[in-house]
Amino acid sequence: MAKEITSKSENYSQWYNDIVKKAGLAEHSAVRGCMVIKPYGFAIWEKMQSQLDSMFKATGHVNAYFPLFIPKSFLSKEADHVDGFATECAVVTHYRLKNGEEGQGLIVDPEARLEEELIVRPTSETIIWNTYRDWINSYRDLPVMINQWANVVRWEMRTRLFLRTAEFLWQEGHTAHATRQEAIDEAVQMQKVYADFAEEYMAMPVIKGIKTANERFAGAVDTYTIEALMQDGKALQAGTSHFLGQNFAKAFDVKYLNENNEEMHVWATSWGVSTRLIGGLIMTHSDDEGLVLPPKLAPIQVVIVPIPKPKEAIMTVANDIKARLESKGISVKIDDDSRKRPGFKFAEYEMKGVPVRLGIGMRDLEKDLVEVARRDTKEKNQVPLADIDSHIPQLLQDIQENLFQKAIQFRSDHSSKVDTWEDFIDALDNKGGFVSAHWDGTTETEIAIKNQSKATIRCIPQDEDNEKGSCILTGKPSARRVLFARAY
RNA sequence: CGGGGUGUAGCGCAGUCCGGUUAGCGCACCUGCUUUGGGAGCAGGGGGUCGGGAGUUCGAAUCUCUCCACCCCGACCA
Repeated sequence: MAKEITSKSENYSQWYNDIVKKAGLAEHSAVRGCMVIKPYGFAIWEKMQSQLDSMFKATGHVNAYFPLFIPKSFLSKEADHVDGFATECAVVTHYRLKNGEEGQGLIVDPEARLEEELIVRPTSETIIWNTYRDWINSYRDLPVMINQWANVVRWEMRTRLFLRTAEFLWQEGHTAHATRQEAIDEAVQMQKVYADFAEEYMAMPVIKGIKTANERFAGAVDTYTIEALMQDGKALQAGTSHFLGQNFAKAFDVKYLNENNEEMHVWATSWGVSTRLIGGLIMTHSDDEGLVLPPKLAPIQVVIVPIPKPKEAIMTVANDIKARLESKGISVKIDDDSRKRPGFKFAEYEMKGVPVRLGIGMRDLEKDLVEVARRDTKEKNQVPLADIDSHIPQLLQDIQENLFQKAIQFRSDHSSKVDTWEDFIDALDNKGGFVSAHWDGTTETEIAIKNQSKATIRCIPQDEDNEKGSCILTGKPSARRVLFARAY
């Protein structure tokens, strides 16, 4: 009725937008390309943040904060880096407004022009490495293992809620190391942290791989990625971890003295995930009834709906269940709004993706039963009141696992291995998903394939064998298969 | 930046082609009564610079010009 959403099959991107809006996650703001993240959407982000943050700390990182603004000259110090970001930067040129002539209203005061323009950070490598120069003198100062939670701005031509917004929230880790190997190990470690988070918490299976030269981060030597598959068959880059070599150390002159009193450039990494993960979460699990959330990231894990409406006998039981579940670390909401009818609430919490719903009515209570409904499969069961304590934690685990298994199944149903151009196009058009194929290793061929198929090389998988073959486009020798997909 | 579309109440829309009373409908909101195990019913009520500006006209949501914003599809990107 009031909250129907477009079906996935009818119009996938409309379905996606409907979910974001109707589940109360976010909405477009008055500013082009920028969104308002609403409380329920932000609650999901907070759960992601707190989990990731503890994983970062467990791997030896600490948090800090660097400025929003970057002097223009900083950005241009690393050549590849400028090329990558120059075309999408917001630039601050003035620091004051004033009242204009009659009828003009507020205008930018032309006398308040900045000596040097400031860039609103699209990423913070430059300002951070400029700072690290002063922090690092000796091998004893290394490694530096810092993360920051921040907002960044990239002036994208076309934006989509969570997936690509002009301003977005993320974390960016920036580490400095004495040796090349230590930095590589760090980059790989953080890629693993991201993969573990995606799979264990988001229930979103990912493939770990390395980006081709063409797809790698501007300024990186190697970009390690995790790639996920969405329900429309398109791939989503869910997180990246970069081995930066000595590029930024050289650009910003960051050197240390080693044990032998020799001056060396520092080795670097950077790594980040963003609010885009929320978009990935939505597109991995949700259905035509609305959002589906994995229990580990659901702001509300269990909702209790008194049926048909709150009354003392029901509320006593509901409060008791709530207290018992909360003591096990489960978040519970009792919807005691007596103005809304149960059917309305059922639909509402399905839209919001609450994993488990408990319905308690007098009819059930007479038999000491509670109705337990799970969001992922829509199953409903009568469970004895006395068993709730043990049943719910197990059920939440089952849901978490079921979502992950379903996503894995979907990915394997939508993955292909092909050896000819015809099969390649056929797989992309009819099956979507990841297509494993041979490629001759050149950027020219990669771009040609992209132009002809709209598919990009998502990654060179790290955990696959080195089967030799010939390129699907050029027929030239190929050292190994790579993973193609159409992507977000 | 190219193509398509939309701007009318908090939200979703009709009305615009072919100008004409007081601009309408659904949801939401307020009041009351009846309801209440899958999105309640009835009655009453409040809420509008019709995206902005200029023009044509006795008269403009409607026609003309112009500007703006947003959405969708592409190219670019996390």
